Amino acid sequence: MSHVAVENVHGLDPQLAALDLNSDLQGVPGRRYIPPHLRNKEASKNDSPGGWDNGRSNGFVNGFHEGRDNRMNGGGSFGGRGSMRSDRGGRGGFRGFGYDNKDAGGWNAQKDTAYNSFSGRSDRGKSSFFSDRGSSSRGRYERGGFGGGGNNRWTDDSKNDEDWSKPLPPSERVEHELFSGGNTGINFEKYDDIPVEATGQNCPPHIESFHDVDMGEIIMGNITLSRYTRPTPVQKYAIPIIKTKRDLMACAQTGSGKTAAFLLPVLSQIFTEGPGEALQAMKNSAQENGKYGRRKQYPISLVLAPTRELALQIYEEARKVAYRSHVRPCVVYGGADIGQQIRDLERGCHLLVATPGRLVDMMERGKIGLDYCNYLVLDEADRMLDMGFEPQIRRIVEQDTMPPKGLRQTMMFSATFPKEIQILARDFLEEYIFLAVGRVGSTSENITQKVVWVEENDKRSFLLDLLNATGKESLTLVFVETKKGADSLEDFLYREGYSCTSIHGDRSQRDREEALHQFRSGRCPILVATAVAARGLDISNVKHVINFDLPSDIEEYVHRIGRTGRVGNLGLATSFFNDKNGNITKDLLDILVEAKQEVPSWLESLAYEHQHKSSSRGGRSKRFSGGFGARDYRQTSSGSSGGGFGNRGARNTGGHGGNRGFGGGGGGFGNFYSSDGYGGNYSQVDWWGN
DNA sequence: AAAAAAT
Repeated sequence: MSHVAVENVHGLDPQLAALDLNSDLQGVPGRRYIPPHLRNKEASKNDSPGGWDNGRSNGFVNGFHEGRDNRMNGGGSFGGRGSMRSDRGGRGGFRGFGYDNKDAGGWNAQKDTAYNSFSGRSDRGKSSFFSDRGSSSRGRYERGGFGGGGNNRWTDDSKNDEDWSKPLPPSERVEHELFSGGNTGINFEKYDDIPVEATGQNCPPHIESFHDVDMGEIIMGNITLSRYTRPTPVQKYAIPIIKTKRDLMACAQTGSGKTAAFLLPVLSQIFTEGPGEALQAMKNSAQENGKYGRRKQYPISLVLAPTRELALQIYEEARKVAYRSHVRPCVVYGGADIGQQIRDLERGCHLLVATPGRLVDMMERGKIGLDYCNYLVLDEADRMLDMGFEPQIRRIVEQDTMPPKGLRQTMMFSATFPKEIQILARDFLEEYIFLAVGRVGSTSENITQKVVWVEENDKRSFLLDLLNATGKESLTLVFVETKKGADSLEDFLYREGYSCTSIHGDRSQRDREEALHQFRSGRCPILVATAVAARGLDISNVKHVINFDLPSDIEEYVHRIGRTGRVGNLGLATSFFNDKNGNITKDLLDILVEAKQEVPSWLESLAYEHQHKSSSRGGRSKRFSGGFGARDYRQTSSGSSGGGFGNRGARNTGGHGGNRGFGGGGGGFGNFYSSDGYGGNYSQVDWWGN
């Protein structure tokens, strides 16, 4: 299967029309509070008709937030969005690599000079296509009237600041610290089989090489140091999309090279554009405090992640990409000393990686201001909702000082695309491009999935058999359902003489990081884990994932087995199944069939029984009664009707001709919607009815 | 019947 880009002329409009949200937020502009730093934009925004969040009528009592919303509300008709796009130069023009530089801003000339320094050393002579790329900018930077309103970014002061596009001197020590970790063996051939589909208006063409897009000297240097040779499929698509300042909704997992897919282009943009307003804000903040660099930090880019480990992992990656640049990455997450994190922030923070809870804390302590956060990334968005972070996320994105969508650039990543995520995408993204990256794991044949019937009492001895059959040095990840279960199983294995460790939410942050390190390094090749390790963690070389306890949720299953068979390598996943796992039977069967795996006959008949027994499964009606009901928010792909990705979500909802296949290939997209066809597991009540 | 995440 090759990569397929679908130019979707009709784009999202059918989807938007279906939202039917033209309700009650029209008008009453006078009553909305507009924060000072956004007031200037008001005028230049007036020619922008229609947002698509017109009718967000619920729960946002914060006038701050509503004020912003209202600005997006001008005309209210979706049809007008075209002009909104066109006043934002650079969005439509990528296709031919021909940017019309309509910007008249004085800073462009200066920036162009800096930018051209790349072209001398740029490969393939492509740089001439891109030499003015850096001058096309997003949002606030190019709205004509904005700079004149006394809110001038490029004051004389900042003009004289160092050029952020130029690399700082190298440091052998730092270089060694950052890049000495070995590159994990990636099977690039398998990699290229991962299908990718892009939908959305004016989607830029994907790249085949890192040199196909000019990301600047610093980035290219760090790509080399990181030993990235070719972009992964997600990167091929996401990098040009992000470089053209488009919002992005990408369905992809961490193992697909997702982190670099957003870090490279985002940092490239920051290097090109410089600190902008954030620098001045920082200085003002510092003046208030009498000391430069102290007090509140105004990161230019924010990355939100669901777990501490993932946040840390992204941060480590960011340090590599930011090496020799002016950008200082920071990370904040719970469970660690906040004082230390604050001191680290105060040394400067341009890119912040955070878990939502700790970030809210930092914001409330006045340590972080998001006023100039031009790049927002939500990583593992489905996971964050799953963990109940939605209020914090909305608090951060919508109810504070972050620039509204359209002015900032927003990128969302999610392994699945249930309706809760679609709603979040609708609220946070503007004119986004939807990227569907085939699962490296479950639905491709990279992972051999075995399901074996094991009674509860036999699990331990069965596990020992499996471990003995596995090579001593290959990494095995054993999932259990409870923290207590993790402790006792680790204890058991330890007593049986295995080098193992465990990770779960009750262990201290230190222990968790230590355990992960021991596992990664191979010192403890067996890791017993709860759900904390299921998603996002990029542990390469895991040969075998064992579901000692199956999860009750198929998405969780998919994430777990996705820890093996990473980026093209072969992997094995073994799941212990017994009569306690009835609830996952049908979904598991679907997954196995989809991934062309062997299906035990007992599983098939069980699924059949279960379906009959539970045709009106208790929770079902309750789970899906509220909200948007069964309405289908799928990303319609009118250009590829029939076998297209777009019809995915519709299957089983009746009448839409839902088609499971993605061009008949093996590495399908089926799991972006839950396999029950109802659009996801992010329901109003969970399995336990909480 | 659970795990995770701010303190």
